[in-house]
Amino acid sequence: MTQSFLTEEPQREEPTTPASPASKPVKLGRKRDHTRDPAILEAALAVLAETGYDGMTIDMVAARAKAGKATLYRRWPSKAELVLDAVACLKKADTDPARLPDTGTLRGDLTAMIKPHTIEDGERKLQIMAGLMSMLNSTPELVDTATAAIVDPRVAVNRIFLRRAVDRGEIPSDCDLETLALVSPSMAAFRVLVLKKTVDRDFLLSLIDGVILPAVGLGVGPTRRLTEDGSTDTR
Amino acid sequence: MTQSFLTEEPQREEPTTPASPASKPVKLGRKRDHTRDPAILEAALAVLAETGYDGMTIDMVAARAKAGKATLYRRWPSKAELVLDAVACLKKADTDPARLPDTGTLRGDLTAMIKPHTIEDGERKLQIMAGLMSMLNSTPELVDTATAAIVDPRVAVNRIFLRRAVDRGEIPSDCDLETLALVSPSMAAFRVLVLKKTVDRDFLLSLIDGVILPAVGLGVGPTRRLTEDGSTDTR
DNA sequence: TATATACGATACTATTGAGTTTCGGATCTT
DNA sequence: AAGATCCGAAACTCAATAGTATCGTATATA
Repeated sequence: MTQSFLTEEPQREEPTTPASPASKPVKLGRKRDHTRDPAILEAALAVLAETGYDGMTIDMVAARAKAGKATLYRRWPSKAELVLDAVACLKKADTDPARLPDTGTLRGDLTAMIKPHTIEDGERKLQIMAGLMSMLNSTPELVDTATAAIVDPRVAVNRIFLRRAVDRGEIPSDCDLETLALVSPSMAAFRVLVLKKTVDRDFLLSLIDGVILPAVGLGVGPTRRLTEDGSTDTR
Repeated sequence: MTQSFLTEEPQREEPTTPASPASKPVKLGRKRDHTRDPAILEAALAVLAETGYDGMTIDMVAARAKAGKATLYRRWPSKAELVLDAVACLKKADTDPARLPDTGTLRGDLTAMIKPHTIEDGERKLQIMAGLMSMLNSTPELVDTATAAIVDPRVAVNRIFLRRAVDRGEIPSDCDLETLALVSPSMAAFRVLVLKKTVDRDFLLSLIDGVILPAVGLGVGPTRRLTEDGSTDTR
């Protein structure tokens, strides 16, 4: 089970034709309304982000989705599977190189990703990740699922920007691109998950100008430098 | 309540002198055996690291410490307070500059910290941190406690090494030392908490040689890019 | 229209675990 | 010695919740 819309058995090929001589278990009665799946999964993610996996109850999710508890259990066999499916169905950030910013400089590309919407989306996903933490040990496959949905896309974007910079000769080709692409996702996650601070523009700029760009040999331009002791927070 | 040994009311100043005319509540009977506190806190940390806060039960801790459940509740009012105290009493890594390696180079200092014992200790603390994750939202003060016990010492060590390198002129003084000191603690934590991978020597070296040193203008190893690149550099 | 199934709501069952109490025995003060 | 308090062990209370079952209603097939 990976995608919620595929949790049911594959559609009967011709549900309208009854003319089957042999064993053809045609479904009778009201059909399951799969148009509600996204709302339920969305509710699960919201509760997950707010209360964490252990604090989350099925009743909370059902109430938030305005659905009955039994409906949830008709579609997912357990709380764990529901959460797993919700994470798997999380819409990934766009990593299509064609739709990514391409400003001609590494710094331009990296800072172009600092947009309110992007920051909000990232924060929300990290809150979801925080809610998943207690589940990661008991559900090993969740590590891959969550990584694929939340971490990998961010890393992929950074990798693209770095590779472009190498290709255009802006930075040397012997940089450790893989490790560098992990820097900001790791440090942003750490900041949200452990430090419980927000990931704001200043923090992201301090990563770009204080770590990434210097590490590829691009000293920071005329401006920049974060005031001692980190950026604004608010926890 | 911060240190386990201080959880009890401050010692009666003269418990042996009964000659008090007014209200002097002298304690009678068997004394609480505080020599067992460390074993109990140690058991709590072990269970915490293994099962996480939600999976951890008081009975597990009592059993592991070979103590009675009631004994634990005589000393700590709740599961949460026990855990909080256990984390607060975690022995911090040594950050005394006098006992830190001082090899004369930044890379020497940083790699000198890569020792089996140091790695093991760090891994254990990160497992404890992982176990605390689900508690961080409901217990805000735990953020500071855990940060002080687990994160801050590591950051402090890196800060010392970086500052030394500045002082000896090895690296420029306008580096963002605060952000750089956070890199390896953040990325190691992320690797353990989210990726569920181990923090091994290779990973730590890739942080040092792929991120930290390049970011302060020290290409890795004896040879490195900037020299043959023509222009002096640009750092 | 008759039948089968999904729906939301709600009651129910069974388990788990935090925190309390009780007990026989040990250790302290006086 | 006597009384108070600690100890580990184990029984107990009580609230929360995952998962199931039931109900009246809505919607599908035949």
